[in-house]
Amino acid sequence: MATQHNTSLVVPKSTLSRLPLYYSHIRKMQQQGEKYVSAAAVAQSLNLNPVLVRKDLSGVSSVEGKPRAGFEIDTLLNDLSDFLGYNKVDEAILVGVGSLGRLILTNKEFSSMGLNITVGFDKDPDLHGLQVGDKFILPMEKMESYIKRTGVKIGIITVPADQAQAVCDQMVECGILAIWNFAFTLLNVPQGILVKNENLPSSLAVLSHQLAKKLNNDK
Amino acid sequence: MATQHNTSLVVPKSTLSRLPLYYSHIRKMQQQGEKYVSAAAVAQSLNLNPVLVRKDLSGVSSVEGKPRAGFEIDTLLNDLSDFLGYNKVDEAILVGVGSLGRLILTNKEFSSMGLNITVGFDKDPDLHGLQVGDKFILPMEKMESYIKRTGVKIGIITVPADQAQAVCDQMVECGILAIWNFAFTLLNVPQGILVKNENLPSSLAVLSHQLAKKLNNDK
DNA sequence: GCCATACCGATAAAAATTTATCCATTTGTT
DNA sequence: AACAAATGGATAAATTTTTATCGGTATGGC
Repeated sequence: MATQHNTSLVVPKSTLSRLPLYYSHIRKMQQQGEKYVSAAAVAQSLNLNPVLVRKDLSGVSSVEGKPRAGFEIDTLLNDLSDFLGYNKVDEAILVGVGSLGRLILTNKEFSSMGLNITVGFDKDPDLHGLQVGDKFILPMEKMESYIKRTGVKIGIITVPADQAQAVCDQMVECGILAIWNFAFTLLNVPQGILVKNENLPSSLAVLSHQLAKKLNNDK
Repeated sequence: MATQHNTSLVVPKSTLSRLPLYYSHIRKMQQQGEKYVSAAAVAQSLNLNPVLVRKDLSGVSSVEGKPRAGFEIDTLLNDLSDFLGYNKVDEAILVGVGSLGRLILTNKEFSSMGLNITVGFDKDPDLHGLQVGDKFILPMEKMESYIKRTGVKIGIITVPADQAQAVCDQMVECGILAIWNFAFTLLNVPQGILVKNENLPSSLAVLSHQLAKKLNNDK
C-alpha cells in the first residue's frame, strides 16, 4: 500500500500553530519566483529544527517531497491552504466593540485566512446601528436570533473579563461551537465546545520572568 | 533537610503561563473576603486538573499549604506577585504606533503587571512629539540613544511583518534583551535574546482547524 | 481525645512533543 | 554510466508536560 498522505492524520496542536508561519514564509518564496522549497531550507529560515519542519510538512502535504529538490511550492501552498482552511470561509461574530474589538473587526487580514467576521454586538446603545469598517454593530438582544438564523459557529469575545462568562454562556446557548476568547479569564464551557484563549498577561509573565532569570544569572 | 520552597526551582513555561490566571482568580477570592484557598478549589473553578494546579502552586509558594485548609491567600498572592514580577516594574519601549500599538500603549492594565511602557517610536513624522495616552511618540532615530540612556531591556514590536526584523535588529544592537513580538513573523535573534511571539493567525489556525474536524466528525 | 475527611507533597506513570538516526531515492556531476 | 550529495520518510530516543497514585498530616465533628 502506498504511504498515506493528507488523510486525517493526527496533527498536534503545536504543529498546527506553526503551519501559518510556514505558509507565509513559503508564500513569500513563491512571490520571489521560487518553484521548489525544502523542509531544511524552511527550517533554517525560521530558526527551527529541520526534523520538526520535515515532520510538520509531511503531515499536510498531499505528495511526497522529492529528494534533492524538496516540495513543489505551488502544490505545497495549496495543501497548506486546504489544511488551514484558508480556501473556505468561516463566518464569525464578535461581541464587545471596544478598542480591541474594533481593531479585530476592522482587520482585513483575517479574511485571507478564511475568517469573515460578519457583525459586532455590544450592549452600549450609542453604538447600535453604527458601522465599524463595513461591519454593523447590533444590540446584544439580537445575538440569539442572528446566530440561529445564520448558523454562524464561531464567536469572538472581546468584552471585559467580568462579562466574558455571561457572553460565553449566551453564545453556547445559541449554538456557537468555537470561541476565540480575548478576555483575561478562563471560560467554563460544556464538553465539546472549543475555546482558544488569547492571553497577554500570560505571555508577558513568561517573557518577564525569563528576563528576570536571565539578568539574575548573568550578574 | 527541609523541603526547599521557592528556591529557583525550574518552573516550566506552561506553568508560568497559568500563574497569571491563578493570580487573578485568587485575587478575586481575596476581595470577596476569603482567607484560604485550596489548589483543588482553584482547579475546579478554572477547569483544570487538580494535580496540575497543586504542582504549579507548590512551585511558587514560599510556605507549604496546610492540609484541609489550603494556602493562606495573602501569602500566596504575595508569592505569586513576586514570582511574576508584579511587585517590581520593568520598563519597555514600543515600536510601531499603529492601531495595535496605540492599543497597547494606552492599556493601563500592564502597569499592574509590572510593565511600564515609557515611550513609543514610529517612523511617521506626523506622529512625532504627539502623545498617546500619556506616552510620547518619538522618531525612530531617537531609539538608539533612548535605549542606551535609560537601559531599558524590553522592546515591543507592533510594526507590520515586513519591517519587524529590521526593528528587531536595531533593538538588539542597542541592548534590548527581551522582545515581545506582535508582528506575524518569526524573528532572527542572536543566542540569548528572548523573544515571545504573539500570533493571531496561529491561534486562529488551531481553532478553525479543530472546528472543521469537529464538524466533520459529527456529521 | 479519637476518627474520618480533605488536602498537600512526592514519586511514578503516561501522554504529548521534540530531537536524533538511519536508510532509500532522486538529482546533478564527472 | 557511476558516484557523491542532498533530501524526505520512518523509526527510535529523549525531553517536556500532564495525569495518576500513595502516604502523611492537620482539621473539624463526635
